[in-house]
Amino acid sequence: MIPASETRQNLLREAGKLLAEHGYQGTSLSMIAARLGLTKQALLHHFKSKPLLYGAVLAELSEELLNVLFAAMDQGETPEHQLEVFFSAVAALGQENPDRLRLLMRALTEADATEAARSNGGEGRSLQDVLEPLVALIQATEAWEGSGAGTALGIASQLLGATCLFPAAAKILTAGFGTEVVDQAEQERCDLLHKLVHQVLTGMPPQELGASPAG
Amino acid sequence: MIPASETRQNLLREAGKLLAEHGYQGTSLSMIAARLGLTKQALLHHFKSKPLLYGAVLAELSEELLNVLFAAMDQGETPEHQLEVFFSAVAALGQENPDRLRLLMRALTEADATEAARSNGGEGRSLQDVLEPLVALIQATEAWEGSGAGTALGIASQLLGATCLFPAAAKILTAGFGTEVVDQAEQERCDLLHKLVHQVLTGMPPQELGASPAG
DNA sequence: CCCACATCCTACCAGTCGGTAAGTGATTTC
DNA sequence: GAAATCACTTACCGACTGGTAGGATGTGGG
Repeated sequence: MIPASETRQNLLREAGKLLAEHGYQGTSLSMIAARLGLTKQALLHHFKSKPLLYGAVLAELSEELLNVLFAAMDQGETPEHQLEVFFSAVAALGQENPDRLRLLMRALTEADATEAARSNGGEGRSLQDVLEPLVALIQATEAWEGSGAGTALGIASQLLGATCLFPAAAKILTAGFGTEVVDQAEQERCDLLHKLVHQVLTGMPPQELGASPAG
Repeated sequence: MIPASETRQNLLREAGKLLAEHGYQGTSLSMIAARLGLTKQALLHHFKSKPLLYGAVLAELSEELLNVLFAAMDQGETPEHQLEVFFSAVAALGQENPDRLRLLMRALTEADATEAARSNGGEGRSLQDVLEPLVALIQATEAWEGSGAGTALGIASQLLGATCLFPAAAKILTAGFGTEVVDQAEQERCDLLHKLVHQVLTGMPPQELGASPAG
């Protein structure tokens, strides 16, 4: 008899992958269960409904991102540096596991599903628990201190979008540009993103270039 | 008797809105047709299948974006300036009509649907027709000239992500942060984005700080 | 040893999906 | 003025959806 916790974890993992790839509406319960050789009813035994399953998947993702954020806040000194570390870590996370960032994009975009997951008695973390400290961290930087939460939220959206779109769109881009071009982009992605984040947060180009255009 | 062209245009418009909001899998043919008081079979009379309808919607979107890109290329002088104008125009487009940017995000993210739309004998423009000149334009800038298409594609993805995520996520952000905060973010979005694009392309802060641009 | 429980199954449900077939009434064409 | 065409309808199809009911097969405690 396979212990419930193991099956649950396996289901969460496979559900995460499939939801990232096909979205909430495009992923059926039987599709997820079949990945582990189970029936859809076995899945419903562990997660009472589809919205609750989605809620559990999002809670796991949120927890993961929150850990990355806290780790970055421990590591960096200034808020700027902490944010740079955070976005670099998220970008790196997308390198080994692009599904997670695709899932993040889905969760931010598919309002109906995310809403249903939360309203249906969701437990555990939510994406909001990640976004709020992230916005607060942006408001703590020199460039944005004193600005409203809306401004900081706008910055957060831009940086998240810059970080997550490529992994989410990689499949389509590959179909259009070919594997070689996309692979090159993937390799340089983290580096390019770090430069972007640094520039946005500090208003000056990355250190490596000796040129100092900023006044 | 309502002329076919008019009904077709109405269907495309409503389909675009619903597809932007609920995604390909989350939007049923009857849902679209019902918006105009028609039956799903009337829709299938104008568009032979769901993938073909989606293809037509994406073709219209691609045409729209391509017009924005060409207009920007006519207006700006340097490639950097042309890109700035383009992204500002796209951001502004999202202000009056956020559905279009949500749809763009969907199209870039939902690989299955976009693929099906193209393979199913799609006519007209595709997103690839927009991305290719966009990538070429980035390769024509001083900062990225000589770099490979992959690098330019990475930059394009980042800038597009920064431009489009907020409109696509606005609904969920409103649920989490409230209308006031999101409204403020929406108002400052275009301005913030312009600064980001300028910094990424030229490596220096926006002109308003008195810094002198490239020599 | 037996009972309670957990895990997973088969069988089934109403509802919806995309799509086909055939027909109706208006408009145009020859 | 008959025929063809157009826009659109009702009626229907098989496949699949999320979800329920009840049973089979194990496992652990008293």
